[in-house]
Amino acid sequence: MTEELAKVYNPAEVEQKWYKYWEESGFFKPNQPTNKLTDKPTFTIVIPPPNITGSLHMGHALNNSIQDLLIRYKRMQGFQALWVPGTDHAGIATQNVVERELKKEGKTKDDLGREKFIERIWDWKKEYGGRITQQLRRLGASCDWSRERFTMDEGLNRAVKRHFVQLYKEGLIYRGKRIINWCPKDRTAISDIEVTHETKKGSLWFIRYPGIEGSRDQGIIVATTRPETMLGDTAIAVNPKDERYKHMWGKTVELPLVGRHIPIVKDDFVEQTFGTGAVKVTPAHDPNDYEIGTRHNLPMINILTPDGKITLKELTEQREKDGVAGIEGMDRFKAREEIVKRLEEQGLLVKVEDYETSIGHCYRCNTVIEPYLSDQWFVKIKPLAEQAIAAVEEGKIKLIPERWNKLYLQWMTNLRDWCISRQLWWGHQIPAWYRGEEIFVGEEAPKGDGWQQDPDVFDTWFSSALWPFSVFGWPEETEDLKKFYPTDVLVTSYDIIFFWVARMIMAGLHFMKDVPFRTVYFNALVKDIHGKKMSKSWGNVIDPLEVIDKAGADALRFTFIALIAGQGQDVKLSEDKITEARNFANKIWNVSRFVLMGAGNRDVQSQVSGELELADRWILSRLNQTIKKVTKDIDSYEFGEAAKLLYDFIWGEFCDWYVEIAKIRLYGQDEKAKAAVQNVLLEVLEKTLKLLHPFMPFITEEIWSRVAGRESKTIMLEAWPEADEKMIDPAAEDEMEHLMEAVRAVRNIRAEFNVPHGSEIEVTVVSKRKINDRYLKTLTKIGKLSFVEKLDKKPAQSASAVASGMEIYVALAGLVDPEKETARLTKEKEKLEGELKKISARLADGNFLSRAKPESVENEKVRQQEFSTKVKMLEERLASLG
RNA sequence: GCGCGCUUAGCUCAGCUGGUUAGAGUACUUGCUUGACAGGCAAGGGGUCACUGGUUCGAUCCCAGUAGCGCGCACCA
Repeated sequence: MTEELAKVYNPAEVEQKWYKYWEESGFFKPNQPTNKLTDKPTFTIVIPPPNITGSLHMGHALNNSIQDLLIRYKRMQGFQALWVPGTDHAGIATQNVVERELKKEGKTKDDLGREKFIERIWDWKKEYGGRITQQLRRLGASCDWSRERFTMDEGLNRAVKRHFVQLYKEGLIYRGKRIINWCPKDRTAISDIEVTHETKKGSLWFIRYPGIEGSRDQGIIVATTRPETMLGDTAIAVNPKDERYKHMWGKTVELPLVGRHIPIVKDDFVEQTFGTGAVKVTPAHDPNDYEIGTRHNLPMINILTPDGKITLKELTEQREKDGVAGIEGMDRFKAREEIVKRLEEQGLLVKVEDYETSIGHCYRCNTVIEPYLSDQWFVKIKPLAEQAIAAVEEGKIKLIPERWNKLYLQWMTNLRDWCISRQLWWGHQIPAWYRGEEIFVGEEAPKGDGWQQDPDVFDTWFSSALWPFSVFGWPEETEDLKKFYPTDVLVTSYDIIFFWVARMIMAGLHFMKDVPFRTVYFNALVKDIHGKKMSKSWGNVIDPLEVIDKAGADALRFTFIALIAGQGQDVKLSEDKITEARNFANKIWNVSRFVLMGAGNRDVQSQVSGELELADRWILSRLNQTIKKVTKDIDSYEFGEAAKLLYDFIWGEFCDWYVEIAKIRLYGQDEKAKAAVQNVLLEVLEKTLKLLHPFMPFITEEIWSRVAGRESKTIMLEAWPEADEKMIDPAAEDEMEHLMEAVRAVRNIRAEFNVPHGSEIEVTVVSKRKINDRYLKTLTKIGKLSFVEKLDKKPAQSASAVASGMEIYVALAGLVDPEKETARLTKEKEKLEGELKKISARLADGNFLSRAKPESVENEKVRQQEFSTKVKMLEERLASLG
């Protein structure tokens, strides 16, 4: 170390340099440091693949900070640590992005045709798809990029085909005409969980369906939230127990406007108490009505086009079409208004009530979804779910925090079949072919002429479900697959527990006969400081890359990890928090600067040797306690706690106390003592840097490169520190506590009486216990310090304080106002007396004495002793003041 | 409707098997050009731990209920 460190740490100068060095040196590969395969245990994480369309947001930053923390930690512990990176092809999202691009050129995807359009997307992917992986590098993510995968890679395509074909052969996949959720904007089916429900204010329209059996009877009144679907009504349903409608059972009424005659059927589904107890039945546009329709063999009339406009194509009679002339081609919401208007004109709208109803929206584009009848592929989920439930119940997979178990199990037991076909072009095309009535399902196209492949593609999650093994080459039995499956931990945010986690578990158990990961750590969601979701339209987004530019990746990472301590559902991020972490980085930088300036010429592999004095024994004890606790906390996924511990140790103990005490010897004349303290400084710094490395990889590497010897290529492959029990020294810790108390007391007096910092004071300590006078003198700038065991006469013109087992007098000629001093000490005394009263009451309570743990009782007695001594000292002092 | 989470200093949060004078950062007040650091140092003020019961010798902590906030799930038109 020759070059002097700058006063302020500048992350921008060093971060990218180190990342490049690490990556080019191959340090991210699992077979470090020898580059040979070993028998050391593996530790594997597969990344939740970000969408290729995405750019790094705070959610990614948090999620990947945690993964990197774990991977770096395990790597240092000697595991063959592998973190597999990759990206997801994100069907709808990607297709939308490229479609938007085309739109700017005045074209649509249909102008290009399927093949050209897909080519266009691949071009786009080549250009922009790598953006997010570059951004992950900025964060410091130590992924093995040589194993990077994309969910549309050839290999992964093979895996998806195998997935589908095998499940089909096992009878777990079927095709059928069902009511699915249709997004009229994206014009594709989506699965149940891709629908988000929002409660919205709407209306409940009461409509009269007149003319029983063609008569002029007043008929029946139904209540509906969706009058426009009446064009597709094929029945009215009433509850079989509902006597009110008994006379109408089996008869027909006339569908208003349309003029079709539809039957009144009996069905248990209908609640007598809701509305009028009569329901219009539109089997093609409502899941319940579909069920009713199936039970009663009703016709199913589709009245909507794929983009949500009214079509009359399926109305059979011309007069029906005439009845609703002008509505064809109208948007569904416009049509609703129009139909209500017409009903009103004909006097068939009985009343309108305000009504709150929950409406499904596309989770991606927020369009109101339509229940829609169409041919789709489904996965029969029950048999797969059973094993997946068992795996979590039996603890083969541990969810952290544990509370997610309940949600997972609840959801898994209520699963409905999964619609996996999407009417998109971008994705894995379904390997099914049709020829007339024939269907062929296979990994390769069938032989023979006239076969047409299904134009649909799979739900993106159908391929990401395979991620933990498809990345290793499945269905090939590769070396990697054998070595790294099952993976160890999955780190993901809880909002995709169903989309992804559950499905990986099902797929892993089914195809690999083993869990895909042993632990799932759910990280929180990142919100703004008010707890609001970050979104561009709110304008409350903090861009992680800007933060990295300004404050450094380490600061961002540390912010997250320190913030997640409580494992709540959200973390609230703010610029202030980031500044705090940046300041911490700067503190680390500066204490390192101090150590290097004062001890940088010492031998590289520092050995703690020579005379260890109190502060040395204390800081080494604290260091080893910290090693122990930090290790334990990371092992139990208490990352926030571990971060806090390091923060407190470095700032609150090493910097605030040890460094100050170290200066005595460092700047002194005794060369032997100087060498001793230099060794301790280096020892603490080195171990601390190692502990800190998984949290803050860049700054620790930068400093390490200036501390460590030539034989150490990188801190990231150094061994994780192990606590040395021998160094844990309760006596030293106790003695230091004692000293600190005295120091604080003197400093307090200095501040209270405005004694200028430059002026040396005269202090008398009354104590039976030894205290390190050198430390006390230096830390409080005492000119003359005397110790006495007992004081006969209290010094006049002094301010005083009590600490455990001691009285402290600071001579302040002319500065002490007896009245003020009396007030100050009285306040202190009252505080202590209050506490003493509580303790005494406890000790006077027979129940406490007999039932509390003996050590609690003992503890209270000690405290009582301490407090009463202090109070007594204060009383004496107050008396002497008059 | 069912389920989950949260409620501790002005603000953001710790407090992980019940017992120290309930902590940190920030903000605030005061004093410091202290030979690592003003992105810093020192000192200080600030909390009936949401509310009500219960369990216990003892509750911020465990249990029940209430309220407020947030989030999931749910086919009742």
